[in-house]
Amino acid sequence: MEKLITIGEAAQRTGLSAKMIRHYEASGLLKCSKRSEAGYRLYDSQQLQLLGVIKQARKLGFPIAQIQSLLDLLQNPDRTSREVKSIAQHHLNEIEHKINELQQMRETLKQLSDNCSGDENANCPILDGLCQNSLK
Amino acid sequence: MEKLITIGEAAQRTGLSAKMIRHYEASGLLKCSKRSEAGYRLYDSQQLQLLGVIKQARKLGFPIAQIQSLLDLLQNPDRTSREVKSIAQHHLNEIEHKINELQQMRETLKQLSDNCSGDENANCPILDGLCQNSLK
DNA sequence: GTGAAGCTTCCCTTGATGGTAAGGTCAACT
DNA sequence: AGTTGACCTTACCATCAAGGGAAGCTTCAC
Repeated sequence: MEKLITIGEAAQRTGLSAKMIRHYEASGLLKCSKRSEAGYRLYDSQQLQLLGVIKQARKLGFPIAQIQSLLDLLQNPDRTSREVKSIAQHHLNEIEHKINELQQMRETLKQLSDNCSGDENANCPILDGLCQNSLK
Repeated sequence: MEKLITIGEAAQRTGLSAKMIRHYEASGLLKCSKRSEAGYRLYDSQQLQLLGVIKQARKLGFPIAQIQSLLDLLQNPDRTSREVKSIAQHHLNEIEHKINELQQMRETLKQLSDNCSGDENANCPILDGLCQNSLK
């Protein structure tokens, strides 16, 4: 007889919020196995495990759609690690792309900021930089 | 007599979309100076300039609220470069924070991915990593 | 048996952007 | 003069992950 827990306890154990657990369910990630007579969501230990996976995957920035795929693979004994790695690689590329964009911003912004005295003077290289119009 | 242009031309000249120019107006960033008899937005060259500033600032990732402040300072002769630099620094901190988060994700993900053979085998260190539950 | 805490669903907000729809306007070509 | 096509208007909906809050039901402890 499996011990079943409510959404609040599942939230505590996983570090997710009850709100988000419901949200993930609405997004199709993970239904609770059972409802109590009163309609309360009840989770068994395997589902708690899966909620933990969702938590970890979100921590790594995987979008919900990809977590969906990861959960499917996790529960599919016929999976190949190739499929899993492919998803991870794709996400890794996204992350690196975002890092590049942000680093680009940082460098430009840092240059402008470094040239700005930051004193009482109205003259400001940062504003000058923003005004340099690339108007067509 | 100032030459006035429509939103479509302003969009072309700035590289913004007409959609976003309207959105920025609705957000309180920049009203057009005039409307034609038919209700078309009309922009003068100074406003085109300001739209260019918005474009550049968005390119650097400034959120709308901060662009609002920057536009205010730009048009305020009593500004100090200290005020401008403060906004820029704040945004720079945000950017660096995001970069750090992403780099953290990248490293964790890369480690998992590097340990994964990516072949026909069902055994997968990436899934294992996601399953390592920090359940309380 | 009452009150507090926990659960339910439903709707709204964020932030920047895009899509689409329904309708008015303008200019150019026929 | 009329039609066509490009451009403009507003208004609503969607995205993505997360949270806020309301209104109402349930459970538990005292």
